[in-house]
Amino acid sequence: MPPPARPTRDDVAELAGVSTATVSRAYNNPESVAEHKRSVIFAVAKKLGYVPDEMASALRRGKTGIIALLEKSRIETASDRFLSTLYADVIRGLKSVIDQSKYRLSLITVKSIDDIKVLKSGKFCDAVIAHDLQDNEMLKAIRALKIPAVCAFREDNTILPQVRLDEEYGGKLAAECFLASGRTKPAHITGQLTTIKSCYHRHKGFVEAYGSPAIKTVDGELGINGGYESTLKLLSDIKNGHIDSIFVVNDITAVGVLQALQANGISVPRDVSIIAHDNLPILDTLPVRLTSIDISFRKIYSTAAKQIIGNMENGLAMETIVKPEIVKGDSV
Amino acid sequence: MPPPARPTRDDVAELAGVSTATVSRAYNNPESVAEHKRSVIFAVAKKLGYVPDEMASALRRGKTGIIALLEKSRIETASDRFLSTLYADVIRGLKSVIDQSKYRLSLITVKSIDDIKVLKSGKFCDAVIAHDLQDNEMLKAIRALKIPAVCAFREDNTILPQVRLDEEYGGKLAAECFLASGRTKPAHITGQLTTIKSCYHRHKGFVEAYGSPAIKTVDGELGINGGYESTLKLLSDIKNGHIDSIFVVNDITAVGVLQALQANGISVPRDVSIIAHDNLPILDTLPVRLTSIDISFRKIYSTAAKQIIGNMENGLAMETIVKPEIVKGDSV
DNA sequence: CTGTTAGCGCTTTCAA
DNA sequence: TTGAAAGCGCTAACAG
Repeated sequence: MPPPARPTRDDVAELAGVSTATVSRAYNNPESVAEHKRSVIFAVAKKLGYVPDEMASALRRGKTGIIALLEKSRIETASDRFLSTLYADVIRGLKSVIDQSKYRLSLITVKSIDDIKVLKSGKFCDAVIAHDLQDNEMLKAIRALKIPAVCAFREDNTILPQVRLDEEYGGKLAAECFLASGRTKPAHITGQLTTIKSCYHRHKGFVEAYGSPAIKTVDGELGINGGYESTLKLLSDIKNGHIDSIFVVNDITAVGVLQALQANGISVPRDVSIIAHDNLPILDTLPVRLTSIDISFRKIYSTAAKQIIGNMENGLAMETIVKPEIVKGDSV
Repeated sequence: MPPPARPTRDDVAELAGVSTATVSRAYNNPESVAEHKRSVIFAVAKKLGYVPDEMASALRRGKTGIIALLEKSRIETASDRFLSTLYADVIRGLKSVIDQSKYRLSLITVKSIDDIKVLKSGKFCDAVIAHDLQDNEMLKAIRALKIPAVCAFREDNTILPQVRLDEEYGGKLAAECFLASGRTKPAHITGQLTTIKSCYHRHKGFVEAYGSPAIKTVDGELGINGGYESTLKLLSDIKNGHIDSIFVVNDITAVGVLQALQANGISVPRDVSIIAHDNLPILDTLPVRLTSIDISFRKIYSTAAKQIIGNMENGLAMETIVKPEIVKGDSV
């Protein structure tokens, strides 16, 4: 006896005593098949180990069933290293939704506009999630595919529907947290305030929540050293009691802030409260667990997945805004 | 005029004045087509925007062209969080090779053995890379698929071909580095020495490189606190000058080691040299940049990808051992 | 080197 | 509710 060939729809149909079309319907439109036939079909399928061939149905339907995460090939940059730690969240967010659906996730690297154009004619995927694609020409090429697409983790764009973080809300959460703990003399440490939109919005949300625009803001360098230096500028005010709380635009910079405070004998949260932003794993390694605003890539990308599936099935292409959450530590 | 339908092989064949089979050959076996016809075919294809339909060829060939990264769905654990930071390297390693090939990468979550069985009959993929799958039953189910498979990042197994790290070599590198810098009184801080194989092998490699088995080893708790506590036990020996170098089994634990040394006024590397293991991003946040053994998931997974492609094309299923590299910091 | 031909396994009208 | 029939777009013998 030859090794049993992979069973096909025909085998199941014959054994179940129905037509091949009925087997197909049992899978794709169960309600249209009589209850008793359906159960026979599935029983036979199970016995035979039959599973519909994805490629054949894809060809016939003209749909691949694949959602692609599009990423640009890139040389490592500093911001890349920062993103790396969150990459697992990107994938988990996507998977949490896609695994529950009939779709599958494929990872595609695009080096050029041509790599994008090919996607549609080559039938590589039914829909696209653009991850950290900063290039407007690429976004336009994606739009030109005329397949469902969303863009996540990118500064505001008007080319593709997007899922993005409410950056102002993060600043507001920080302000509210300080206020709730009785801190009323806030400062803000940031960098590239006017050029990086997220910095701008975090600052804006923070300041607006207080209603007074005169909040002491240090617009220095981002990063550990930058945080250290910026903190030195606030030192006397902290010692005077003119500042009792600092919102730092991101965790990395906050590491430097913490180092500077420690080096100068200032205790957190006794002398000054700190709230950081991003809630990166790096916080686990600090002597004080910082309160931080979680940007939750998980949520952004699970939302993106939901949105793209909704788009494929209902045709709605909208923009979604995800609100960050505050994760409390011991620094307030 | 209706919107131009997606061009097919037939359109290209007609316009190029050749048969459809020749068009197909031009793509799949270019050498078998006369040079001049080939160029006409590609020119026409370009003009028409023709790209071969992946699904149709997959069906016809009986191959999907997809390599799947299989992961178990999991609740977050501590080791998971550790792995998370390296997940981007896993994907980059895979992509660096797969993007250069004709294959594509798909991410599949397996919740149960059944999810694995379905892979073959459903034609979801041609080959499988098992990522951090610790369950032997699952590995066996993968083997039963009889498709090319490799297993990466897992303790030694005999079920599937694997790509794994030479853990002993890491220990050896640390020893050699200490010796090269004139340090001759080593100690080792580890944990679960007998239960975790990687700990066992790192220790073994370290000790063997010295040739003397009497190296002071603290088998304490892993993690930041564990590293702190273990270091306290070595404190007097360090102060006495009986220990001039410490190899720490992983970076996280080394963070605690560093904290304990600092708290006790011991300078790195002046009083004692430190080498850690894993080379995680977390090292960037420490006051002293530690020398560390890079486990390079990137390399492990790019190797895994190469191996699986080799397996598909040449049918060789072998085991590969990847050697870690030492990344020098300022701690030796 | 090239053309003809026979499907891969499935879905979806259409008609019953 | 079901079955018959017509392909989806491509590849791989085979014969020339």
